[in-house]
Amino acid sequence: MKLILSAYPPFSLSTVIQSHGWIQLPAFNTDGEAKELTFVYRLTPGKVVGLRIQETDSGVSVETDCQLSQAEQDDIACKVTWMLGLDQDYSAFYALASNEPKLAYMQERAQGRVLRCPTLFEDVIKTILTTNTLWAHTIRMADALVLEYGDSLPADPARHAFPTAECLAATDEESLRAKARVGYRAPYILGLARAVASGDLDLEALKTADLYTTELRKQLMAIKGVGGYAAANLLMLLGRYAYVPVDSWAIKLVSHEWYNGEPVGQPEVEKAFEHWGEWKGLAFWFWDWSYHNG
DNA sequence: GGTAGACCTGGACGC
DNA sequence: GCGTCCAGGTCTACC
Repeated sequence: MKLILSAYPPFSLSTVIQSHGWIQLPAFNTDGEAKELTFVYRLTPGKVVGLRIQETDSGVSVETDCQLSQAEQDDIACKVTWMLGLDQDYSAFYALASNEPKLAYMQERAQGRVLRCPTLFEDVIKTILTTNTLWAHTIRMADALVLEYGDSLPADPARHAFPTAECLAATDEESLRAKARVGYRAPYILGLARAVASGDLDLEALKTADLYTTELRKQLMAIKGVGGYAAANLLMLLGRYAYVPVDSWAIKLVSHEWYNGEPVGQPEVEKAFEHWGEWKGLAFWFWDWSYHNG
């Protein structure tokens, strides 16, 4: 079965795929040239499907490995639109960026969109897995979480969907520590899963909430395990760019870009992008850094 | 509001 | 093989 979805121009699937490290985490996958995005998705009633997304002249095509009802097709169309930001318009930012040599190429490359997970729950869990650890460990924890708790794809049981809040809520801290090796993050993950599964916390509503960014940030930071960096990262995914996700890598980049590699801190990173106002996060994310490796 | 120390894991390194 | 050090954000307690 194949769905066709249109995208607000300019759009490039490979640019979205390569927008950040999420593509290296399950249940995402891509080919060597980042021309195709595949992932395993669990539909609300519990059916697990494999999806293959490719670029078309006006957007993307979504192929599934089984037949779907109209409601299931609508669900997938909605989720893929969200994940790839198909309806996002960056023309206002492109107009500003055209005057900055370090960002001037963005429109030509169709940059701006960042790859998102189907649910904000999944994005929050993965963001928590990026904190206070090395990227290789983030991948390992995410792999283990999906392998241990995610529903497998019937057509290829080795592949799994990201675990639901209900599934994670049914486990315990000891199991999370032992099976997924998430360490002290176990109570954070469990607490979040239980809050979402019980209905006490409606994370999906935050995707479209009519809130000031400061209030949205406050709500995200009320989640245990989500601090300043994690909240800024999640706000980026929610299309709010007023904060820069300052981690050790951001500090290193800014240090080499403007301070000759001398030690700097969070204030220097924020100062460097202050004049971008509501677009700070986007300017930071797609800046053409002179420093590229560690 | 600012700061110190604890929280965990696993890779790197020295012995 | 073993022990030690280190990197990586957030939380809590304390001032």
